[in-house]
Amino acid sequence: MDVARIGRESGPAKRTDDIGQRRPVPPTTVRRLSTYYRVLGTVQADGQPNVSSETLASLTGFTAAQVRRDLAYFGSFGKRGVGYAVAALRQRLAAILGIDRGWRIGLVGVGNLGRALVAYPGFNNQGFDVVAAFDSDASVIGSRVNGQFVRPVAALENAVRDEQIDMVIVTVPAAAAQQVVDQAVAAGVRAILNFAPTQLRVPSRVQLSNVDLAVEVEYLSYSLAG
Amino acid sequence: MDVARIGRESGPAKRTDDIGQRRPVPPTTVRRLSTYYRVLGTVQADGQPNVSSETLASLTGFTAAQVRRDLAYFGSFGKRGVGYAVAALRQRLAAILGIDRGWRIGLVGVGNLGRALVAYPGFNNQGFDVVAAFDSDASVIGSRVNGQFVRPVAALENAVRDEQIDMVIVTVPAAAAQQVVDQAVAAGVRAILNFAPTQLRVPSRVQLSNVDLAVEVEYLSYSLAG
DNA sequence: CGATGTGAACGCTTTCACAGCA
DNA sequence: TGCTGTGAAAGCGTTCACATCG
Repeated sequence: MDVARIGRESGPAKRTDDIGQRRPVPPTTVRRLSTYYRVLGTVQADGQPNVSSETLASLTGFTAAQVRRDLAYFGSFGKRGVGYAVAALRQRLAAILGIDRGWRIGLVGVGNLGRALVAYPGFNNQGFDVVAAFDSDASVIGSRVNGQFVRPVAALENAVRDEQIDMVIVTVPAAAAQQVVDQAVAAGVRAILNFAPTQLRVPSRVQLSNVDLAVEVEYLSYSLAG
Repeated sequence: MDVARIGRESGPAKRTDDIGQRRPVPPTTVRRLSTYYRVLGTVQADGQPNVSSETLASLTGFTAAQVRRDLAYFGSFGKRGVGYAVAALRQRLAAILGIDRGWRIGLVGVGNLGRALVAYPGFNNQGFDVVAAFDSDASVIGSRVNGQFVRPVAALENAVRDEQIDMVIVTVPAAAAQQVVDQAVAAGVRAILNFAPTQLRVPSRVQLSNVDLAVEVEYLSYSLAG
């Protein structure tokens, strides 16, 4: 299936767009947009000017009807008999997803997972700028990640406030996660992406997403065991 | 929300259990079982003999009705007026998820992400034994991961066949993923967990799950941009 | 003609609300 | 009495099927 999702985010998923009443966009649709954006990159690299919903379906593993429905939530970008203009659609998706804004990201926890995320295709130089990194391990502090010196976690709160950090990615051990989040929230962060396998509490004005890397392996295990 | 899921797995999610007709278990339920299993560990460490659905709800972020419905798919483990016996329920969940079987895992791609996964709580010594690791980078081959020497990717096919590897975790660059998967499939692997941001093709007898780490950040970005 | 955009039907999940049992 | 287990209802998301239009 897809990625493993866990827990509960805060805040609604509603959204209205430019003109007129727009139906509420399902969270599942938003997650698929991310994939459309990625595969459009490869289609664009191939030099194709247009794609059909059928092609996008086979490239993503979704259905053609899903593709058309998903895109139609945001307007009518397609030409009947032709398909979607690749470059224009990709640009539009970037705007919808907000990944054309250069969000300022703080990374807390610079272990293997933190470093892997920064290097993951689609993270850096893709609308997300990791502008600060923090860790509690003295042997890591002072080293560099994405060109940034790693600072002690104690510096997080002031950094979020002073350096306009929009989003914090938490890749610390579960036991340390709530404390990290409390500091980030106190300093006014707007969104948190949590990889620690623990349930975090944040005020409703802060967007929270959880990723539990164990969920998908266990899902596969269940499938095999069945 | 939860983990980012992408693409499409192969194979059905059906499952019947011991005696009698059992309703089909929703995939969403299976993914939540994973979380129940985890939080039951902390409840057990606290020495609580029983938990209510209400408590499990607040520990996971799901609703009490969801908890009861999810568990009821597999039988009646609860005592009315009391709740669920923590240790027994946890053990039962391990059996249902199949994480009490010591699946033999092969890790292909020993970069930061691969190393992070092996170290992630709930991976190793939790029903998953990483018994072999592979990489194409000569500077990594011969180093150790989880006590195993890293071997060249060319050794994958024979290893899967000769060492009864059940599942392969793919953390190689997107461009190399399909080739790795083809080898694993040819050698008879039963399940694949893919972290490369690309759509893989496998025969329907092979279980495939995809995790795209970019999906959840982009979902948060969308929420902020809204 | 060909592929989009979309009502309407369908099926899957969640939620409600309470009967039933320890 | 308290909390589970579960019919029934409600809510979402997907799929179908086709009118529509470039």
